[in-house]
Amino acid sequence: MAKSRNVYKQAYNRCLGLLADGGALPSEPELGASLGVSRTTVRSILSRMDEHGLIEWNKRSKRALRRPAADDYFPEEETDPVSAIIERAFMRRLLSAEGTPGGVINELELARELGVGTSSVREFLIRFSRFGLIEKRRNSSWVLKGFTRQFALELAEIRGMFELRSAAAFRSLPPNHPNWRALDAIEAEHHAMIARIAERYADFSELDERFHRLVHSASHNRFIIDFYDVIAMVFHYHYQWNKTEQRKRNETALREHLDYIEALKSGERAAVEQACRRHLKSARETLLASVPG
Amino acid sequence: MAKSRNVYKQAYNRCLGLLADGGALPSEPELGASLGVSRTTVRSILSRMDEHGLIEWNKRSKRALRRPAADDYFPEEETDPVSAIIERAFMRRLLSAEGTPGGVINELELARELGVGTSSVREFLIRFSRFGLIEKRRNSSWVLKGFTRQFALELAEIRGMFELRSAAAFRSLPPNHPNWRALDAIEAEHHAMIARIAERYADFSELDERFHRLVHSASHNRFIIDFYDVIAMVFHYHYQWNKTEQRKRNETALREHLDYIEALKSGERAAVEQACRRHLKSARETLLASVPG
DNA sequence: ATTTTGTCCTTTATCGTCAAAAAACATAAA
DNA sequence: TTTATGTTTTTTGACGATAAAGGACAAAAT
Repeated sequence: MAKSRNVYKQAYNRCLGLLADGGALPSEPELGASLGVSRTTVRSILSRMDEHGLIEWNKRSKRALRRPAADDYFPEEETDPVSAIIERAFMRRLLSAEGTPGGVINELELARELGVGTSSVREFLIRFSRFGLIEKRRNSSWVLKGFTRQFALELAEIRGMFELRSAAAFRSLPPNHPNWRALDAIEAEHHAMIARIAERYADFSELDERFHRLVHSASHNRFIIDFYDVIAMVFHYHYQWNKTEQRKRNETALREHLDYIEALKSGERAAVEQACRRHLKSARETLLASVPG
Repeated sequence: MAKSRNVYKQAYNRCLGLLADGGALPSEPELGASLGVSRTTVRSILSRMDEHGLIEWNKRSKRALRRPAADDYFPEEETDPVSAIIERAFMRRLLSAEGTPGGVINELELARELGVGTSSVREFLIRFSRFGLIEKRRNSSWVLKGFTRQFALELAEIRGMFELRSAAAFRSLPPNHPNWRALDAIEAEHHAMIARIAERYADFSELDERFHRLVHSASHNRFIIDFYDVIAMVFHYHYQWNKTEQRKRNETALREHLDYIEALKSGERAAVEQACRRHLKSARETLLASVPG
């Protein structure tokens, strides 16, 4: 079979948004740039919009005829690439009772269950293996190492090393480095979130990721930067299904971040290290508290 | 097409070796265990040996009829899995002039050139991406980041952090831990190699890898242990095509290892750190000296 | 002269297929 | 009762086919 049309569908949905604003659509290359897809895909989108009476498309003119309705949109689940579907299903398993260490993963079974091809599953597992949660035996199946306490400890150890090093590098950035401006912006977002914590605490994880990725970017080391993918994956899925004390936890983290940011700005070595260590410690404890065993 | 018969062929060749020693072969499960393959493969091997007049196979009796000749063996290139073939070819490109940063990698072209399927190439590239030398653009090709000076620096930075931490963990191992015995054995191998350095210097890299992997195993951290794969890959391929000063370089490293081992045995924190740092420094310099730019 | 569109070609994403290799099960020998 | 062999079933490794998405180039419009 051919590839899924998720790029087209997702871009189509986003294009409906653009349509709601302005009365006409820009040129094909411009549309492509703003939707992040090729012109080929743009033309497919325009074709469909024309057919469905959303626009009148004639060469350069793409006049809007009516406002997009709810059922003009493609359903959201169709806009995911196959790899994302597999990822979600796999993570659900991993973090449930089925994810017990030592268990084996059957490519064919997983593929059938999800209604996808075996190669897609294979490729996902290969990509996923760098997270250290599964391992391949030659000519045989994958073995689950499990989301265990031991995993959390190993993860936290590396995270600590990398974060301290990145923080130190950040502190020494020249004053005109763009990261300082980015840091200011993120600091402001922290204040805004704390001010309305009751309504906004659930948005924290996205801000958290941006903050730490900014810090890590100062390391200028691809291995450190890439390692944050592991952290992000763990946080993303783990906390998605474990929301105990979420508000309190996030509020604490927000305040720790602000201390951390202040320390970075002060430029004092000891202050940075102290604030960083404190945050790492509580992040580590939070993670460990929510891991079985 | 089906999978290549490399497991069978490689096991067959190894089985010919067993045949040269003893007059008869053991039971099927035993053979499978010693060759590291399943009984299904063992039976294929026995079948062929019977057909070719190497043994007389009747149920439990597998009597050797003649000594294996040179042309009983499968040619070595047929015993490699497809992934190994791709890896070699790809690394040759990467370290040659074609490996210039920013270049794109064409899956289809690479597959055609090597006479393998596209999925094999894809899977290889996904696996290889964790080394930080290539990067994927969505719905588009892979981009070469190149084996550059910058890469070497980033690699050396992480390596330094991990090695120091592992060495510290090793030093604190309880006296009855099996790693100490393994260390003694490796130390003896170092002395043996130094004693006949002129003939044996080329075998160093294999010993080097075993030594460092032993040290890293004391970290009990999968991320540290797995990271050594990156180092090993770099050393393996890079030095395979760059043998300048190889003997001198290896001799220096051997002596540094011995100091390092002695420090570990002494249990003194400062001594371990010093010896480790010295070795890291010279390894770093050697690597940098042989990188362009 | 630059940008836009129309057309065609290339490359990637996904799947189904088939043989190799492993694993499971049943029967027979020690 | 354990271990080995014979037989059948599952699962993996590798490939080619096909449609989606990207990219190139010339003709047309500003």
